[in-house]
Amino acid sequence: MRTLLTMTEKTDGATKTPRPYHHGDLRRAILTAALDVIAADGPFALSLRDLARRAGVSHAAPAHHFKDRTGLLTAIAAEGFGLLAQTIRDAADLKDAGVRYVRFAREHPAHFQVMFAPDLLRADDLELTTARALAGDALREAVTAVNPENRGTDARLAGIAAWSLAHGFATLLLGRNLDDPVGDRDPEEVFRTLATMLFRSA
Amino acid sequence: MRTLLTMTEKTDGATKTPRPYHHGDLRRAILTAALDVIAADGPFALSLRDLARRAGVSHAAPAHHFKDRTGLLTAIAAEGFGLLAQTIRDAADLKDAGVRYVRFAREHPAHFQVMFAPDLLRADDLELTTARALAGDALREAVTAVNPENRGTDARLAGIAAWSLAHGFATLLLGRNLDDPVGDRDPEEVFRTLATMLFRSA
DNA sequence: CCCACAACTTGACACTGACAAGATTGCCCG
DNA sequence: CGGGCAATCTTGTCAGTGTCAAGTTGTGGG
Repeated sequence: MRTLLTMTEKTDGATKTPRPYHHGDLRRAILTAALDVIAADGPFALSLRDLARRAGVSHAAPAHHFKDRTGLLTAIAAEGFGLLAQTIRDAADLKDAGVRYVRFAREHPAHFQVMFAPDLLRADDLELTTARALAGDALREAVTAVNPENRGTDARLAGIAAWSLAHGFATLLLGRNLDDPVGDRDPEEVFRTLATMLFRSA
Repeated sequence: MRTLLTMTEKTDGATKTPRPYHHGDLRRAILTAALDVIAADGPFALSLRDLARRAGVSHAAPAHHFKDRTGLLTAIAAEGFGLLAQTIRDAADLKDAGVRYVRFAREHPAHFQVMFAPDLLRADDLELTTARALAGDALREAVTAVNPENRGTDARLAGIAAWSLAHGFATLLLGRNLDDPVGDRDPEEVFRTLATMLFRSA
């Protein structure tokens, strides 16, 4: 009631009525609002009723697009894995994939957080599993395409190592655990150094 | 059912009633119950009232020991950092510290999860910050005590790398993201291989 | 044109965290 | 020994939440 029409006037043609019963793109509105809340205060602070208020709809409207709270978070995670897959796919080499992984976590912190919080997700959701598989394929491809100078190490282990390093760095970064060690240096540049430490082949 | 131990007769109570009005060690009981719930279903599934029910006390009893939900989780995180510090301190070298880090995450998944979920914690809590500082000291000590053959790399960067690798591996492990890559191999042994990949000096 | 379906609303219920005020008890100090 | 005091626990209450059920409104395809 207090937020009749905030600045949610995105792509509507007839922008006269304050609340035209049909929102137009409520699903997207709820998603972006949820991403804002999660990025600011974490997934715990997320309230479906609050999201509905922000979008200017009734408290039960979100349930029609996402069945319940878990459904909303699952949709976010699926979207995140899709974005990540696309990002990794364009990587030049494995180190670049790692850099992009870290960049993704920083640019999409809400997605990243939810993607790796399995208790919040519907594990058997189709969109989620397919998107996750896509991201996994992209990661595996980046690993196998690495310059195979280190023949002695199993490619699978190299993949685990690369993923662990990137994931740990990104996670600690988002949790503000590396503020003083990294300082004001560019995190991506720091990670590049870490990656060379892992795979120094030449 | 729940009222069988309240309204007891007015006996002396020195040797008769096992658990009268006063629980005895309610704080510990709530903590361990909370750890069970978190390990099973994550911190989101945690309900103060449910914990009170499990302990056989009234719904408002936990609030006396931990001010609120955040207070309970903060206490868990502080305890976790204390345990971690003690574990890391006993490490032989840096690789052993990493192995112990991973082992800690697997043996105390609830602690580990809460420790690195800053939105759930009271950041300025004294016990938490001191325990965290202790753990940080132990980690830093393990890093600086490493065999300094790799002169070229900054010790600080080496610390970030080691922590990132261990933390990422542990996190992915807990999130069940490494089930098929690791397979039935011992995770600690797998991590040992990763660690040697990071620091191969000879 | 109309009607079946999608989008949204209203209402209700059980549950939760948090607060306030009262009850009970261990125990310290006289 | 015993009285009071503070810690511990209870009862009661309130606003807020997720989720279900049933009704209302708009819209696009036959």
